[in-house]
Amino acid sequence: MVNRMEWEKHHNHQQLQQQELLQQKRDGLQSVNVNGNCAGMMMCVKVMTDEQLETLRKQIAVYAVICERLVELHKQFIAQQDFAGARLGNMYCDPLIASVGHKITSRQRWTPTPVQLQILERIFDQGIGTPNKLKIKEITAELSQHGQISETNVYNWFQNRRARSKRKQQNVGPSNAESEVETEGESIKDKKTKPEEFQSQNSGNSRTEDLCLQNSEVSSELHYLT
Amino acid sequence: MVNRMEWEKHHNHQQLQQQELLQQKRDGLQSVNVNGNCAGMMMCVKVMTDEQLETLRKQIAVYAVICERLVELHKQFIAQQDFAGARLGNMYCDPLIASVGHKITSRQRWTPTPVQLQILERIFDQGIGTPNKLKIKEITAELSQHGQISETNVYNWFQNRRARSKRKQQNVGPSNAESEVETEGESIKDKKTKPEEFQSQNSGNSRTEDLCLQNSEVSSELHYLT
DNA sequence: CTTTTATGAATGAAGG
DNA sequence: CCTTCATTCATAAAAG
Repeated sequence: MVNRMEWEKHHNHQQLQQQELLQQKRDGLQSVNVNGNCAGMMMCVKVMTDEQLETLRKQIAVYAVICERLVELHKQFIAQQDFAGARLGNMYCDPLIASVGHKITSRQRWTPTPVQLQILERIFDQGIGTPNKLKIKEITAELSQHGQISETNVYNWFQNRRARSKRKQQNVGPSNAESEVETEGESIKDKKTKPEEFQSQNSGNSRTEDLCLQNSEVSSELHYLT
Repeated sequence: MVNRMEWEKHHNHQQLQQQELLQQKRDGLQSVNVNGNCAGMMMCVKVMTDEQLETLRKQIAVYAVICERLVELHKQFIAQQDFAGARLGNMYCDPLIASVGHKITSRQRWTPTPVQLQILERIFDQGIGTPNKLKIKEITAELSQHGQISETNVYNWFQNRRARSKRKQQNVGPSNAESEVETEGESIKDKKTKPEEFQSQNSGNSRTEDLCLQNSEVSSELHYLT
């Protein structure tokens, strides 16, 4: 388990890295024209010195490292959430925590913790849209391990989830077919800020996983570049 | 236009983006020896085509984006973890809603045109505070002649309009000049919500800021490289 | 450019 | 199940 202090430390580390990174921005690669008029032929290519090349590699590598670190941290954090989850429930506040967050904050409205939400979403995607009494009880029992929750909450959640899911579908088909004509040039920054599908079909998808890049992926990038 | 705000989830964006990122071809730069034996001299430099150069830049930019996303994620989770920032922690774990790139493709929220607003206002004043499905459709149809709009937009607009109108009314009595962001009163609006209601909210978040890596840092990198 | 405000949207809950 | 409401989040627009 990672406590808050450790987090701060990690963060500082990263801050440092970021700075380093910023300092590198100066001498990226530059285009140079080379006239190699040999045999009457003229070459015009981008040339980069070993130094520049190295700089570039460093730059990329730094990003790779940062990404790895962030992913790592995030994982730790996720793990910690299971412990912390209970604190997000309504009207419950661990006295231990109270010392940190002096405000005994409680809500009048239940808010699922990430973990709970993840589980709920998974169950929902599993298809069985029929949460009968028994099922509700089961789910509630499971979720209560990750935070304050009641059967009513679960019931409501499924009701709302279904209703809204349905409405979504409905709204997609008809009316505006104006689907995104933006067609950005850069595929990188092309972030399609608008959603386009109603609900994720992926059943195995969990918040923690879809959360993004896996370490391995980032690593591979790194390896390739270095 | 990127308007298309039905009841869709945001989490899916992220997933999509990640895939895109992962698809980035990785034919980074390669070292090529060029023998420009002109005047008896031998050159041995690294050469890269425009394409390769572009690829490299993209690669770096991709990392920048990834970092930004991760940073955003961390903010979310930090907020959730910290009780002082519980207000932010209320977030349902839907990170990176519109995180990066405010430049292009930024429109993620419908904004009524003056004409539309005027019409909406007029309808609202007409008294019929009951925008049923059919009504919504009609209105939407009419408004769509004056700009991009969806039924959801109309629906939301009326919802919000009514709610805020009501709040305003009841806010006349007390000397509270706060427009709507207060919520910390003791028992001002005890309608019938629940007997167990007691809310305390900390308006000062700002906890998120001291977090660490600033987006701006990463962003600057991105801009430089692209 | 940063802070504040106005408001579109998301969502838990209640009513029918 | 569906509709409606209340509350809160996030962001476009406005203010500083």
